[in-house]
Amino acid sequence: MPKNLVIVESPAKAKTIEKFLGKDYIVKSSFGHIRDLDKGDEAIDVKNGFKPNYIVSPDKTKIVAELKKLVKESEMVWLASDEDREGEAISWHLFEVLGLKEENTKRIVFHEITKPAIEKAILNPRKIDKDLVDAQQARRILDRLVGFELSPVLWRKVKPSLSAGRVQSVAVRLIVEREREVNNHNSTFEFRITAEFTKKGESKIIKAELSERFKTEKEALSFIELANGSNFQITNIEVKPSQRKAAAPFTTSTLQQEASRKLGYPVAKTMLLAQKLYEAGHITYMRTDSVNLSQTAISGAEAEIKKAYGTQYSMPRNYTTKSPGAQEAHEAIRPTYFENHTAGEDAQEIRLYELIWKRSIASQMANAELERTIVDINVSKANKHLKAEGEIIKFDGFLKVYLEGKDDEDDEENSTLLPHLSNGEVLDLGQILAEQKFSRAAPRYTEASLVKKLEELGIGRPSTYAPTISTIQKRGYVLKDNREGTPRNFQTILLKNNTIKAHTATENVGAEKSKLFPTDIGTLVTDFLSEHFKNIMDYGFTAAVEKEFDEVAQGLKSWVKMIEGFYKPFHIEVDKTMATAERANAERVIGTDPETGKQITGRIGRYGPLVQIGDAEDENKKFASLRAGQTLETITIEQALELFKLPRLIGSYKEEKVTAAIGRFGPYIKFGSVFASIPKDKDVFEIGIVEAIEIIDAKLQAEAEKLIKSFKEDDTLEILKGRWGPYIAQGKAFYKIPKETEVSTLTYADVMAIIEKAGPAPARKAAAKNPAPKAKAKAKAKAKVKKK
DNA sequence: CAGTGAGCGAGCTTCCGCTTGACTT
Repeated sequence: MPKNLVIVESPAKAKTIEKFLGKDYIVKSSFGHIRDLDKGDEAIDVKNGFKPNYIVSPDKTKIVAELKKLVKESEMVWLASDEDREGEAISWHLFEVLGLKEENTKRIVFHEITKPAIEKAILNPRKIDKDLVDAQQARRILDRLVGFELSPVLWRKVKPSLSAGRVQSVAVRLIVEREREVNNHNSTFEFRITAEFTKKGESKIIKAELSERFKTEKEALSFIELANGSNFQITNIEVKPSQRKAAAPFTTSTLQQEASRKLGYPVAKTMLLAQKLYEAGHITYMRTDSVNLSQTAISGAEAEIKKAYGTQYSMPRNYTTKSPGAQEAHEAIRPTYFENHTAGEDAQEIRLYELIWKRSIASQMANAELERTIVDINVSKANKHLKAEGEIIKFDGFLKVYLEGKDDEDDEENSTLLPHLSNGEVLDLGQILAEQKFSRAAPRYTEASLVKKLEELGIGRPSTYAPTISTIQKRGYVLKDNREGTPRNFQTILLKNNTIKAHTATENVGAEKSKLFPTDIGTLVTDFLSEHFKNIMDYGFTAAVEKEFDEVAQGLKSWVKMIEGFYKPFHIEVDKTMATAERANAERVIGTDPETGKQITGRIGRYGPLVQIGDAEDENKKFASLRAGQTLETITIEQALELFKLPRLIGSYKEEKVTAAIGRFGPYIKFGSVFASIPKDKDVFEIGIVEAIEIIDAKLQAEAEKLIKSFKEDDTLEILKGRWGPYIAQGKAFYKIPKETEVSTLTYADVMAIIEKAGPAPARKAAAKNPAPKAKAKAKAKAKVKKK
């Protein structure tokens, strides 16, 4: 039995390190944190110095038992969790839970998984840094207090099951405020002048632009009129050398952004694929905030670049991390072996690997050398000059493999090559175009651009970016959605062949793809929290508490004092809000019903946003739900009135009425007792009887095909066809059928055997029967008494 | 599973960060 037990956080890391250390060491993983605050409200004894009650997480009991056994058999335990706040706390919890002794416990750290780094770490052990652990406890406790005191306020004042937290609430706020910016944006316009020239006797087009923009069509026209009949002489040529530098290697955040821009992956997808590449040993750890590369990596990249591209392309260097709150426990994300230009199991993994490979290699490549040429072309009669810009690449450097993407798509690259031109030369005019250009609102966030913003604010960590984005969508605060856009006219004036023509053209405005939109509930919760808990919702709140955590980590402040300082005023606000705040339902008067003269209001009801004709006392008041994409803040009286036209009678089929309406799951058609969803490409207000019948027939057919088999022994038991193939349904419980089973020949006994083997029905919502609800209720009642 | 638009009584919901599987109607 090896004498040394090393504990790291990740099993993949454990495997690698074990190879480096040899037979005297056994390396195991803790799978992250093994202990956390207990579940309920009593996990923190607020009255007693915020004493935390930690329990071993249920899914970690097996790991802990195994580690305990190994500890007994070892002479020395090496705690090798990450060198950051969370990692230090993991080591401390291990120390406590495993009952370790100081004399045979060593704490070691390394920032990169390389043999020299591990060996060096083993030679330089230290003790657990309790100050750093305390900073983590403060972080953990503050987050729990904020989350578990704010959420119940929302349950009471807004809606049950909602949630609030230091990270998620601010993430939602960003999206809500951006949406308001977009909706309040007043589009202004200018006229932009572009021109096309040719050199005498040549056909290559030289593009030029006037740096000045005109406010009105009249001004644009008068310029064009002056241009007509002007000559176009080059009055200045400026040649400037310039350089471009490669971007730093990937962190979690930049990987998510780039994979979103270049490959179109949502952040969760990127992380899943990266995890697979990591587990297969192709890349280094994918949750990191550091752009640092190990010496091994830098020399590996150098060798590969020299071999593949030549010595002149190599430029070894390291980058420094700029993001606030970075803890730099790991390396940047990079390939483990630079000589592997490709890796991965499937097309998606391969594309992500290639992106990581290119970015990492490029970061160690030479700068690109460019030459930028700016040519002034005088418009003789207007006394203004147009500028033509050209860029040539003298030496491509890192651009040979990689160029970072941009969030702003219409940031046009006019880095074209110019023909040889000389000062004083007169050019031939092809055309001059004046175009009306409208200003654009700030862009809505994508998942990845939200991550970028959160990172800039120092909010959230590499391991939580993807889960945070999923949480705010799951809670119904935010919706990832597309918008079709609407047509808008714009004016153009074209000068060509000495004639001037004005023309009205059309462009599509406001189309969006996979952008984050706030829902009404997201907006309402943000407004409510901003009103009552201004400091928590402040974009600088995390940065401010992080500063205090740092003081705790440096031993300058006790964590209890720090938490006390935060909690006292916070808790007073919570109590005050509970006692005095009005119930929030985002009520807004939209207008009056032209038919009855009654008021039409919008608000959030039990089942979501709705519009209502008549007030609460009105006996004939009517309700209608908002449709997907509509919000209480922006709905107009016309749109609201439209909603009351449902349910709508379409016609009849087989002597039954066919109606269309919008339900909880969107627009549907009802035929007798049959409900069928209306597909997205059809409009619930427009759909006709022919299309409706098609949908009904399809639904009836699907229903008929759904039942594969039933059993006379048990009429609640059926084999049904579902989205993922056949499955067994017994009442409300569902069971998977093992693959390769010939379903049609299954007998009652076979089915019962499958159910038996599957064990008790998987715990669905209905199965939330608590074995001892009374005991729990009593405990709660007791706690309430105590508080009073 | 769908048409509603409450809330006294009863119990539940919820946070952020570290890690992987298990599992999906």
